[in-house]
Amino acid sequence: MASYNHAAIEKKWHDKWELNPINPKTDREGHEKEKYYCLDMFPYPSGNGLHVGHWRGYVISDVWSRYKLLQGYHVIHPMGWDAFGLPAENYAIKMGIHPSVSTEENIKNIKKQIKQIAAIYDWDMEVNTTDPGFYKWTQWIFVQMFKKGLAYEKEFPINWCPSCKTGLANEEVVDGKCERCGTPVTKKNLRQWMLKITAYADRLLEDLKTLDWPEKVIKMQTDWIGKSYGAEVNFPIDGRDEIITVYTTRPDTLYGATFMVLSPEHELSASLATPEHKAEVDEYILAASMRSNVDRMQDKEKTGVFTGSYAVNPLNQEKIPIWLSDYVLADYGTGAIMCVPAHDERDFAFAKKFGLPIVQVIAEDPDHVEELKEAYTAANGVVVNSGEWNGMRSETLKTEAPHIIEKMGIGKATVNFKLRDWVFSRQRYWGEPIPIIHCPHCGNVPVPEDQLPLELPDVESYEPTGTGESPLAAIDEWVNTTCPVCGAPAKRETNTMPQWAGSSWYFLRYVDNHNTEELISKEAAAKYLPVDMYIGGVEHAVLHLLYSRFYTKFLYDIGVVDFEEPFKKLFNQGMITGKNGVKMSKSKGNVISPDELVRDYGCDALRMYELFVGPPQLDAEWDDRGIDGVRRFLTKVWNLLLDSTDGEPVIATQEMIRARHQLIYTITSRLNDFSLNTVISGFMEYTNQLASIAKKSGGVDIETLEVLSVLLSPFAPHLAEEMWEKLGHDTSVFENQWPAYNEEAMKEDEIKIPLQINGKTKGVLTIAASADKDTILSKGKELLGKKLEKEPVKEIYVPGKIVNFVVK
RNA sequence: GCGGAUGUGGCGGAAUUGGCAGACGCGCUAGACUUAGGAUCUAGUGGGCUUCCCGUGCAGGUUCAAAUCCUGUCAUCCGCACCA
Repeated sequence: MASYNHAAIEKKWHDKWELNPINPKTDREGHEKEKYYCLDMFPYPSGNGLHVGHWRGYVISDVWSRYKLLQGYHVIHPMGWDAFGLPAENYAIKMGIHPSVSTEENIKNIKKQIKQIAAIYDWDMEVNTTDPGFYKWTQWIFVQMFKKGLAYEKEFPINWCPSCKTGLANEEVVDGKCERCGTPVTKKNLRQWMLKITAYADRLLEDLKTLDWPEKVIKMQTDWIGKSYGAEVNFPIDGRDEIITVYTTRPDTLYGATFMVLSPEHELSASLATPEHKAEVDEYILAASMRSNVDRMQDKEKTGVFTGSYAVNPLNQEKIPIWLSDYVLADYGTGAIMCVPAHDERDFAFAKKFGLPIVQVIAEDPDHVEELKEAYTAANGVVVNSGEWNGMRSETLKTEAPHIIEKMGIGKATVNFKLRDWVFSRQRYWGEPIPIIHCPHCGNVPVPEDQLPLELPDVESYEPTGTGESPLAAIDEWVNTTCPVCGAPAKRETNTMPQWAGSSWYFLRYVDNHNTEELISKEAAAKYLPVDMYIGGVEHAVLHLLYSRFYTKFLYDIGVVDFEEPFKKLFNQGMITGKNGVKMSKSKGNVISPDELVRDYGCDALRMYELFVGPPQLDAEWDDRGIDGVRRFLTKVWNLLLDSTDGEPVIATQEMIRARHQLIYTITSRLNDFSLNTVISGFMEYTNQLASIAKKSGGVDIETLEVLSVLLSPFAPHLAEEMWEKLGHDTSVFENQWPAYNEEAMKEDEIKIPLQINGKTKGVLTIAASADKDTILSKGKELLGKKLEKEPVKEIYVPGKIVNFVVK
């Protein structure tokens, strides 16, 4: 008996599929099939190669793709390379090898590793973000945004990573540290290119409702966008002409404002200091500017300084002191707040610390207002101490106040977002050059579209200058150009785009990747997009996924695509970790490479084990030993095949037919629930059952094996093809339709009903499935016999499920 | 501090959504076959004082019946972190 030789079987089918891909656009009659677009988050081609964690996501997406294929779809399942970015550049700095060379090398290696997965990627669709034919369109999108006023230059203190020596978007600052390298982020005043993602804030928020995405990701994006309703209120400054506008979500508490706090960076902060407070104020502003974000965030205790100036509450004309404190953020709202210590925790803490008055304006019971021990932040209660507003419900006033204020002419109703515009320029080499020319006469002029791509020139040193200039600035012959509008000498923009630029739209390009005239043709966009299923890690919950949504909406607005959301369904697979949940990393030395496992156990075994380790959406600790189990399973399937095809065909028994339909049901429903780990255990259970049936009958029938091979094909494609061939077919197993089950055929003749006394199981009754309630109850009593000491006071029977006798 | 997820044998995890807790697999134990075993096969494997009882982080509750629902609480992980 030939044993299961994974190496030979897998090599054979690998080569066949290479020649004859199994994912046709049309069905056997030549009719065009409906498309299903199943997308992986494309990898950065790092020099470290793949580990078993990368495999997991790709296996999940491939299983799903093959399942869709068997359901009759034409599956769009592409792969590409997100190849711009810092590691290649840092490698270049260290080794003097051009990033394009090391990138190409890495892609070659990773592609080889990815091919080991045997996924049905369509390599004709491959894209690479560093390919000029690709980044031509990355630049083109930027030019369109520029033309629409969505890309603009701005000089202001940006997030600066002193290690990467580059500016960062807000989204890239995690806990005050650089998302890439973990270095604490500082502020630096620099001219930057910005993308006005805030113009899309409302749509980005609103359309989240339409997405079939994990709750968690929707929540994270919702919070990131951070929409709030409130009012801007104008406070005149006592004795001066300027006014200070504050933003508040609680205009209903306006009468309770007893002081005001400005952020140290507020434009009026320095000038508000009266002579006797000047020194202290200047010192505070300077100190705040020196501190990093991390530092500021670690403060528990509030700090602050009094300016000596007063603002006037526009409602009651009361003078309130103006303070500065760094708990007020310069770039949220107006950078200034009115403080109502009675009804805001932070204001309360500040007032307590600096001895400022506290006036309660909302009370649960207006007749018994006692001194507050802590801020009363709930907006439910009766308004007090508030002039003409007294007696109103604060719930009502909260929504009406903005309009009242607006009518009074002291402010206006406003909506605010946490979302900031996107710092889009990087002072680095290995990215798409920003296609803008600075002309002394015409200002910023985009590179004419027929001159795109604006190719990245070679440089002598990749090292960032650290002064805020990109290495490109050192290439005079590239920098110096002429203005496309007036022809005068002009200079090129030397900043490059962030890595997100290419990844924000790459999924559009796969389906029309050779198009030199358009980013994507209208036909291809309409036919293949949007993405039906997007699979990847949760680490991109805000960054990549938010940017991609923004890009898609913009491309919708300029008529490139006809949909507003790129990814209909999102699945986040959990991370594979090393022992004790430690993230796999080269530095920790706990990286498990798939290469040896594929060699020793086979691709099919590793694919199935990747799914069997645990629920796909949860993290899982890798344990090499477990793969033996799936390997044994595959061997059992193989032996079953050999036993059954070794001689006279076995006639199907009722038991085999029933088991077959039950299997189809089990696998299909678990697959639809994305419960891939239990799909595998379902197969194992079934195979154990079949093995014992086969022992009695000398094998199982052909149809059972055929169904098994089709069901198994998304998971263990090589073995499935081999089985299908051994069963006498010269077609591919993937030309089948996903099998259907028959409810009738699944039904057992006999059922087992647990018998309980007071909810504790005391026996199991095996009885004909057709038996009625009375029969079951009396047979049950009979079976329990002496255990049922007294006549039950109550008899519970849930059809097909359980019997419970309740005794006193 | 706020929000979310998770908590079940020695381990990874099942449990048709309120109906036999521990499927399936790893590991372990014993046996068989072997010159050999990190191969294969067979049997066993939650705990205990074993006709019975106890067991799903902990404490209560609802129910004929709870891992599942409710109340409270603890632990771990993740996200946000002065957003006015």
